[in-house]
Amino acid sequence: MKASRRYPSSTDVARLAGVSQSAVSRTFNKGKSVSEETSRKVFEAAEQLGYSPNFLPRMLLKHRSDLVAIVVSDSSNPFYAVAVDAFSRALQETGHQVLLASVDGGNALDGILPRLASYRVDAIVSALPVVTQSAAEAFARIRIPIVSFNTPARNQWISSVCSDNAGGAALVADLFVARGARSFGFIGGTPSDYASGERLRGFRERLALHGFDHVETAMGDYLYEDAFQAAAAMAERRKVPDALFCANDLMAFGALDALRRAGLRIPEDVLVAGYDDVPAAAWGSFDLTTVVHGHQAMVAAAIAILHARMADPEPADGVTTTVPVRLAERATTQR
Amino acid sequence: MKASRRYPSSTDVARLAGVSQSAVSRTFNKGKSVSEETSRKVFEAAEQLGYSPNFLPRMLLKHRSDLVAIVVSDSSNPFYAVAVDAFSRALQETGHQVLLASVDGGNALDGILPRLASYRVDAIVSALPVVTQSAAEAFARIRIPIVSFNTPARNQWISSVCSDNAGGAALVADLFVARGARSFGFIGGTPSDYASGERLRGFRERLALHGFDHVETAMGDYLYEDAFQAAAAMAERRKVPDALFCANDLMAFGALDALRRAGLRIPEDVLVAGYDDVPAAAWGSFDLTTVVHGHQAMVAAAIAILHARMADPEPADGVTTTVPVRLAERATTQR
DNA sequence: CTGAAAGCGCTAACAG
DNA sequence: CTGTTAGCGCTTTCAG
Repeated sequence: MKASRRYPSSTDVARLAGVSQSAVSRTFNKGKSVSEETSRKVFEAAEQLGYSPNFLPRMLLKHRSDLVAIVVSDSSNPFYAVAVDAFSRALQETGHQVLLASVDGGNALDGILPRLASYRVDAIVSALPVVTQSAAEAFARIRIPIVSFNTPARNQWISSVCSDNAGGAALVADLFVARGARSFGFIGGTPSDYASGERLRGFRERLALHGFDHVETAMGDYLYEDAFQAAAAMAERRKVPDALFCANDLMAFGALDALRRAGLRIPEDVLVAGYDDVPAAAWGSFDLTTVVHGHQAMVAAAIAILHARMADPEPADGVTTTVPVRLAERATTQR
Repeated sequence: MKASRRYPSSTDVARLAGVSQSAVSRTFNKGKSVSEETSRKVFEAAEQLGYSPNFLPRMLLKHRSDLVAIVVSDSSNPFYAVAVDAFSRALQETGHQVLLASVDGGNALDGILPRLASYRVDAIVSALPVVTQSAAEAFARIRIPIVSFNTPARNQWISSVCSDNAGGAALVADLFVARGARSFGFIGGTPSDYASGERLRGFRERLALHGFDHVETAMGDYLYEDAFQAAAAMAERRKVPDALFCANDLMAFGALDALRRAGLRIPEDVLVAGYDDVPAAAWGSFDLTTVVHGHQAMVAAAIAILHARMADPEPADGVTTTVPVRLAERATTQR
């Protein structure tokens, strides 16, 4: 592959404008003393050449790239698509730029880490459901601040922003009980997944407080299809509970469709709730009661941490911020 | 904001390993002659310092960053989320990395362009519905190769990959006629949008061939809500056609929900089809007949163009590649 | 206000 | 095989 065409440099502009290269640099960096006359000549020459300053040498000099990596594994969940977009916008406002990294499994972070380090990213945002011990150690060695979504902090270099998973699940439990349910089911993400575990724990504990000890559980992988299967199996075995809580909206949609196909009416026969409040939850076909994940609040919290961390070369222990949630009650729980 | 901690440099590694800096460089670039002994010492020192080579100087020297920018405006359409992900993966495989840029309006490309140029990206992928004339001129001036999705090529520097919009729409027209429809409706994206225009054109022209001259049209903005309103208005005014084609799946979902709420049965009273084949189209609630956009084929075509363009500093005129589509017939058109 | 010069961390010639 | 050297394009002293 041939080298691509050389971009014009500040030296090219300087030559054309008949000034020194440093004059060009100063013209493009506000707050520097440049005469009206010089400035005009420089901009004219720059315009003519299609010049825009090169950030790369600046990064070299300043030891900061203003690049933030976002690591994602799976874009099938609309929640992450929205979050990535919100992140990208928020970071752009503060002069940062997002380097996107897609990994295959949920735990393939270690593999991409050296690459991101080589781009000298200032920080990493992980939207991965897990941060393995080995990845955590790798971070500690490379010493790049990282903010992880819905995964607890593991060491000094890892901070995390979590939705109030257990709290949200408890709200669902309260609602189910208030609506008269007496038996309960839960369809979760992967068993190893922190967020899913917390949602189950919060659901269970609150139900126990109401005097209900059993929760029929099944596992999906946060996918529509898995939950469809799981709910269909429940219907098949006539083990459908009065109320079913799914660890995310995508799975709730799958469960809804499966239950309806099995001839059950929602909410008359079964109450259903999800988690995330993705756009589709408000659509007429689903009208799903769900826990509002509040991606804006999560992104804002993450951005705050990121900025604090990027400003401090030797940060204290990683913090875990919990973002409050609320319930959006819709048709699937309204008898 | 303080500078972030300095990453270790090859000089640091060289000092610790007791070799020259260039020896370190050679060790990390395969195909260079380094003795077993030196290599071992270097890797050891690198490991100890947590060193990974800095790509930035390399970019400076080689005049290529291996960075490709992806510009997106709206992540609410799941089609783009999936496409961005596929892109990112494909580019990573060839040693490139994605710089994500989010813009607000569909035509705010001009604004972000200088920024991307400053990062010295090798190419730009635009997932924006429009490429304005001013943006096209800006590209020509900055001379970065760009591949645009579903927007026709405008000049030497702009290539594009388009779904066979008109062809797909014609398939829908044929299907509707075969299923017995006699009156037809279309809900489009923005009027100025190329893809939407092509889909309407293909739909109209094929219907004319079948002897049907009128198409009841309404405009949404590729959004669920807009199509919901539009379809509800049709129902209100008793102007619901036998068959309704929506310019994307999201709008088809909105139309379906509105028509059902108005008491119409799908497909008995109205046939409905969409465009994209997003994952939700296959879900039980919708089971939507749709044109398979084939994002893999589009991404593959775009990647091929990208690589060709990046290899050629003075490319010929921009090419427009049309990716074939097929129909996925589901319940919404099966009487 | 302006230009000359040093240097960020690396790669690529070049001698040895 | 190895070290020395120049230089990518910029920012930043430092003299003038």
